[in-house]
Amino acid sequence: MNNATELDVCEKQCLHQDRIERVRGAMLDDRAAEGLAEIFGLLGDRTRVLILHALSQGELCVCDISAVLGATSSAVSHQLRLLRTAKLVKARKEGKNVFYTLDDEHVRQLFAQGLEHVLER
Amino acid sequence: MNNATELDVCEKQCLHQDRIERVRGAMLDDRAAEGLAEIFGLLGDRTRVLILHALSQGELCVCDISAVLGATSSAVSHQLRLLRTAKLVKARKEGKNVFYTLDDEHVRQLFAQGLEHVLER
DNA sequence: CAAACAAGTGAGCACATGTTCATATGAATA
DNA sequence: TATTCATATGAACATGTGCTCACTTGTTTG
Repeated sequence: MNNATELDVCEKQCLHQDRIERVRGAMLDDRAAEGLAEIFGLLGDRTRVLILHALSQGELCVCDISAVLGATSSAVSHQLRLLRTAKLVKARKEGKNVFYTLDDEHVRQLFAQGLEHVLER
Repeated sequence: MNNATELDVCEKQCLHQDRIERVRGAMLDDRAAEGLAEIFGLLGDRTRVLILHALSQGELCVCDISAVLGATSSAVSHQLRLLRTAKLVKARKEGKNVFYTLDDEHVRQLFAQGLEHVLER
């Protein structure tokens, strides 16, 4: 009766009870799973990919980004809010402009690794 | 008239023309952007995160996975199809069972790196 | 101060996505 | 062969998501 091993252990006789127990014990806790899904989900959109890639080359303001992508600044702003909230980018205000940069080296690395994966097939 | 630098270069006088040109030149091509978004999007779902993490600990059949997650095997099967199509997992048939494993070391690395990112805040 | 402008935001809409349910397929077994 | 079971799949439905449009905010500049 230790580790939630008998709650909904399905009625099916699908074998591998040992594996199930083992994997269950090492299962990702829900916070981590949600967190991972959130980060990856944020990276999982064409527009945001392009924004992040653009920012990986240096600081840009909203207007620049929308010009580069050929998107409306409203759309870009909406996306930037998501990225900002998730701390993937950070903002610096200067007069009328707000300049964005990648928030953290992790993002850059994740991005680079994903790119490597994509290019390799 | 080289690199799509004057098509829709917005009428706004938002400055930074130099940066825009530079970033545009180095912009991710559409295939890469789509590919990246697809991979990351696939990782961007709680259920699939849990599936992949379970598989990172070894081979499991659909039934095992659904037992571990507490999800229906139908739901799991649907997700596995997506992961299989994107070559993130691969399947091995043995009798009535189909055993799944991570397809490639990249996935494991991406996953690990994402996890690191999440745990570090 | 008023006009111009960059950026942010809420509502609404079209479309994507994850789940369930019913059913199909295909292999093992009685 | 008929049944049982693991897996797969299509349709339907509910929810999530990204965009546009209209508008607001806040800053610069005429």
